[in-house]
This record gives sequence, structure tokens and C-alpha cells, in this order.
Amino acid sequence: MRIGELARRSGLTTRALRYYESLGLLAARRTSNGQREYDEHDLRLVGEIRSLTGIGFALEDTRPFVQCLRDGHASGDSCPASVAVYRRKLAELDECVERLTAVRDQVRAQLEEAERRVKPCAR
Amino acid sequence: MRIGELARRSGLTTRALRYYESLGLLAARRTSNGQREYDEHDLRLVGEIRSLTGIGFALEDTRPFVQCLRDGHASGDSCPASVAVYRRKLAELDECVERLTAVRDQVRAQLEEAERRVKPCAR
DNA sequence: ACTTGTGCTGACGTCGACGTCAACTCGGAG
DNA sequence: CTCCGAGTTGACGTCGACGTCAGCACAAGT
Repeated sequence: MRIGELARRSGLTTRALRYYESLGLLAARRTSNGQREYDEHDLRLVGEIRSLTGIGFALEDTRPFVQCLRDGHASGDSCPASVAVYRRKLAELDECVERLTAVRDQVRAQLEEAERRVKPCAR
Repeated sequence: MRIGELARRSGLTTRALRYYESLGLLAARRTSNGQREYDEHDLRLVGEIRSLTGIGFALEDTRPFVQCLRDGHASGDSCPASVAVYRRKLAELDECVERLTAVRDQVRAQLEEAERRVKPCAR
């Protein structure tokens, strides 16, 4: 299949697919007239990229997963490098959740305090 | 005081201060030779900006707080517009925390699953 | 044959909050 | 006088993941 069909089937744009290729994340065979040619395996790779970026992974973080699939593994996270990314991301997320929760509580407190001042005795 | 001193005392860079001015967030008097001149009140405004951006508020979000201080209020969040920003931010944070928590749990689950596959019987 | 659709490459635009650099002026110290 | 530090404006660079446009070639459908 060519790039348009892969785009439709994967839910990405052709621009994104060419971009991934420019990063070396996705490799395409070329037909005699220079057009990119993909197969079902590529669709699988793109799907892996999508599902990971969809939950907030950076494109670079998806690289080990894609490589893992390329190496013949059944799933992208069956390689040590992928698992390492999972670990790192999990730590990042833990910290982020913690930080945001603290900020949220602080904002909530300031909001309540400000409301008390604006309408001191509303009821 | 001039921009250098305000930068030191506020913990910002001169570049940031000029940038804030270019956004109309901060106004400076000029001395006869064209240099920016600030006073303690400006330091207060800059402090308000800093404390808000420090917890993740966008610069534009600090505008109502700064305006509130300029209008003579004792604190930047004593105005309806500021409170509205609090509310909006709180909603954003709630959603963000929720989303990130879900993602974290998902990543955690995938990590555990992947580890089970990599070393199935380690002990 | 003609039009429409799809593909190609290359390059600039986007957003936010500044960093960095250039080229210049001014005031004060030695 | 000379030099340093601090000030000025203006403009371009940064990061990530593409969007958008220009200008071109080729393929398929009528």
C-alpha cells in the first residue's frame, strides 16, 4: 500500500508518516517511480507508535518499541530497552501526578481563601 | 531601581522583565536617558507573576492578578477575574491529574505485564 | 486528451517563554 | 582617556510534532 492508504488505515496524516521516516523511525521501500510502499507489518509499527504517543510518550521514546517489533518480537514491549522506557516514564508520571496534585490542592486552597474574602458572608 | 537590580531581587533575568513589558504585563517609567526605572510596587507585581508561573500558570493567566494588584488590592487574587482563572486552572488540573493517573496506571500495568514475559520465573 | 487525485521534496510557520547575539550608548572608576 | 559594567533595541534560535504551501511528476478515471 502507498502512503495515503497507510495514513487512512492508521489514522495519521501523510505528513506525520514522512516525518517519522525522516527521524528513522519508519522505513519505507520505494516503488520504481519513487513512491513509498508499505505492508501490513508497517501498519503494525505505526500502530505501536500511535498507541504510545497517544498516551503521552514522546516520539523518541517509541523508538525501542518499534525496533523491538522489527526484531521479530510479538509485542513492542518485549525488549529490555522498551521496559526501561516504561520504567522511566512511570517515574516521570509518578512525579508529575504528585506535583500536579500538590499544585491543585494549593490552587484549591487559594481559591477558597479568595472566595471567602470576596463574599465573606454569602449564604 | 533599574532593571538589573529588579532582576536580582526578583530572581528573574532582565530578558524576562523586558519580555513581560513587551506583553504589557509590566510597565516601567523611563529615566531621562531612557533606562527603565522600577520601584517596590513593581517588585511586588513581578513577585506575583513569579509565584504564579512557578506553579504552572501561563503568563497570560497572571494578567488579571497583576491588574488586580495595580488596582490597589492587597492581594492579586482579590478580584473576580483572578478567581475565574483559579477556577479554570483548578478544572484543568483536576482533569490533568485524572488523565495522568489513568495513564500511569496503564503504564504500570503494561510494565508489570512486560516484566512477567521477560523473566517469567525469576525469583 | 483532460482532469482529478496522489505522490514527491524542500522550506517556512506554529506555540510559549524566554536565551543569545549584535551593535550601540551611557555613566562612573582609575 | 580609556575601559568596564549596565543599559538600550531588534532580530534570530530553541524545543516537538507536525501543518501548510509551493512547484513539480505521475497515475487513474472519464
